[in-house]
Amino acid sequence: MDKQRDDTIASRISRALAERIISGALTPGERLRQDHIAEEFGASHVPVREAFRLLEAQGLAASEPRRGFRVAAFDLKEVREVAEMRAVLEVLALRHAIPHLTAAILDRAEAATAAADTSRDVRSWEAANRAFHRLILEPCGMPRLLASIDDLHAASARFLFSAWRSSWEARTDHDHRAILAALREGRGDEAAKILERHVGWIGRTPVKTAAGEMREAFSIVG
Amino acid sequence: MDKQRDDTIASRISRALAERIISGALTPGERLRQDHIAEEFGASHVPVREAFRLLEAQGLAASEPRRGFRVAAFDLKEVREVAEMRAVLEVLALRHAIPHLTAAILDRAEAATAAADTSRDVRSWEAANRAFHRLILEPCGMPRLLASIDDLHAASARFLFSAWRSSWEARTDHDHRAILAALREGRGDEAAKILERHVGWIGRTPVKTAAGEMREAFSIVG
DNA sequence: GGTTGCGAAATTATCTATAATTCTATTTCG
DNA sequence: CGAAATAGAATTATAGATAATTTCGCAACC
Repeated sequence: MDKQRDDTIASRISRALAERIISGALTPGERLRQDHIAEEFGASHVPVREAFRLLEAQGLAASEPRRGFRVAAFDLKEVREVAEMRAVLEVLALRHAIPHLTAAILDRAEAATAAADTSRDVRSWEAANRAFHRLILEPCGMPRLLASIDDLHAASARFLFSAWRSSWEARTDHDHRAILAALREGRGDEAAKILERHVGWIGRTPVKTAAGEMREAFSIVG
Repeated sequence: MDKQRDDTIASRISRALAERIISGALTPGERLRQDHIAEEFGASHVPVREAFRLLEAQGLAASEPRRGFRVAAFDLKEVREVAEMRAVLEVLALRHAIPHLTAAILDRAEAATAAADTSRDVRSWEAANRAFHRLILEPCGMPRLLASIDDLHAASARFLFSAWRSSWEARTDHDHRAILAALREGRGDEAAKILERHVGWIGRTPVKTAAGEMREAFSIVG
């Protein structure tokens, strides 16, 4: 009841809902009824509406005028779209970040990769993976570009969680290590090339559901 | 008083304010006082707040919690940022649009270029230029990507108008014609390369003000 | 005498509560 | 069986209350 400094009710609701949408607790296409959400958060529906607009800007919710908001739906086409946008934007960010990269930053990025490799569940893997990308891109110093990339990462995470809801096995991320090696040795173009392929790769893979059945799901690498 | 179909008061106010911000009628850093704006539009302040949030999503306004909204400021650094983001995203869109481009679309794009070349003022040049880009990119069928590009175009227009407020001279856009020629002859890679350079180029040029003095301003090509 | 710090008033953003318009779904009648 | 009308529910807008910030003035100190 004390974090009111620069923290409005609308943004708090927005973060809570974003968390639920990304994690899959709120399913794509589901209606967002402002009265119910307002009641749940003990607030009125005006800040809830503002939260919806914030989510809309991140591409997590969609507004249908006079008909309310829904959780944004997505299909394989949009997964591809997000991956390709991330690929070109992250390459752009990396190119500008390279002159400002320090050994300390690369060490922290390596630690993030190590954390991802030993993750026991999707959530912690995603957090570590996102930290890796953030670390090597942030020095570009382009706030608008970084904000766009963050939004795309949120969308990516949503797709990821929708596929690997239950099972997860650790694996070593060779791309991340190759990117770091190239960066350490001053081969920036090669690092950018690996990053572009790494982020842009999308495929379909068979996934075992909780019921033991096999189904197709999106496969996202990084 | 009849365009109420899918048109909420908030979005109408948002469009009106976006127009003013882009045209320069509202200057960067200026405070947006919701009560005054609400009174001007004969509405209450809640839809005005929503309009602010929409502008924020487009990068035209910035929110300072508990301190209200301001018209987004910008400097040469951000002009560069927007131009480079546009360059990589438009190239991505063009690559996906190429398979779906028809002769009819290219003809309409050529007409848009012709309209730009004969424009007598910045406003109509910008509208024609934007139409050209929209026409050749829209067939990519990637809604999220196109929405991002639209927002970046709005920002670009803002920068453009801030430079060429008064004087304007028509000139032939050779880049547009080269892009069209390459597309017609199936040389997609070359078209993409020209587009990337065309959009990404940013410089400073001396500009004659209304008072007859010379000052530096942003120079944006396309 | 000028500057700095404190305090109160006014302005402004934010939230709650209430009313009106619109969409959806169900039911009834042709 | 289909279409229209009505009832219910939810979004959208208005008005009023609350809390925070800024601004202005006064006093004290350098």
